[in-house]
Amino acid sequence: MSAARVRAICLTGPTATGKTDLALELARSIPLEIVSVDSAMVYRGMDIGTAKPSPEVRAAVPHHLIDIVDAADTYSAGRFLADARAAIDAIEARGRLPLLVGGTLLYLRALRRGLAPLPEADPELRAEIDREAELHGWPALHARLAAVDPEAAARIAPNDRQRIQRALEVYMRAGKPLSVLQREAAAADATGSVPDGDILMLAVVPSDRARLAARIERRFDAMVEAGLVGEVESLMARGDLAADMPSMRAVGYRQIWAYLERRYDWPVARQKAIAATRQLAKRQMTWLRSEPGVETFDAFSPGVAEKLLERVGSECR
RNA sequence: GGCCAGGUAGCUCAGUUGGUAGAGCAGCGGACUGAAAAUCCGCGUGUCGGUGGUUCGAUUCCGCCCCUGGCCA
Repeated sequence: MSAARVRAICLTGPTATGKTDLALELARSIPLEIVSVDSAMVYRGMDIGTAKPSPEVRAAVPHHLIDIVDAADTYSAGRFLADARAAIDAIEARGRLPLLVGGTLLYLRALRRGLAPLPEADPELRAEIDREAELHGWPALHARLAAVDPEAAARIAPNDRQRIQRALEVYMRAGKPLSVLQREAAAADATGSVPDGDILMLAVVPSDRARLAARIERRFDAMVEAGLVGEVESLMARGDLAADMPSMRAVGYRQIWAYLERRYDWPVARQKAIAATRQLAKRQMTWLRSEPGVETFDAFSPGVAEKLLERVGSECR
């Protein structure tokens, strides 16, 4: 095998479409290492609910960016960009092909388009902004943002707390509006993006939504069967985790946490967890439709693995 | 069998002093720059249980029937 025409392959798609298994199929015939693109698998102790590959699988095929942070910590798109670039470089240095696998589309976009150099999250500042919002409401903070960064405010909805908070945070920490910093970085080509064409973008998307829904339901029940409630229970028992942390907001974990706090009874928690997973898949599909340069394959057609292998193989000789 | 309460969107319900109806959830579409499995924006999808009557007009009022739950037999 001579040099690949691309530096890396990416296999993405909505949750519960079999990305992990397909990646392992590819690994059987191509010397590759997997780079997870998943904002939940980064957390240690969250195994069942994130459908993390087993230790056996990970022993057979090297996986990166899984179990790299504590559940009390906060990972981010910025850290992903740096970590993924480092992982790709390291895998290349070993003479193997990096295979990016996962459905966190923001992370993929960060990798493909880069991120402006911006201040990192500041928990204290965020707490302060939260207190202000408690007092005056998010639309008031949105108005405050409009005064210092009209451009950002124009594209952020008055109730979008997460983005209003981030934009205010950036302004206060950097002393410059978010929109200005982003424009400057793009103009200076200082975003750390991986050049177009370096990554072959492949996606598995279900042609039949009902079938995906059925798989999601079955998978949730299987996770519960495998001990998901106990997993959440022991995370809760640590005592230093809270329902509003990024890790515990993950689909499944959030609803089971509420169940353990007796805010939902079991049938409700189960239904809500399954619905939240469907909604996640839907948002991933929406994102995928607008992501340029992605070749899609029908997730549930019998020959997907072969088709993907053929497509990847054509880039590797 | 009698009495009572119900039967309205996929689900839970609101409502119409008679002019064919609206919330939440689910669903569908969209946005997305260090929390993204997050956060947010938009969209109502309906024999108003059936049937007959009164009426210009009935989901609404009346009769009968069917179904569900409760109480009494």
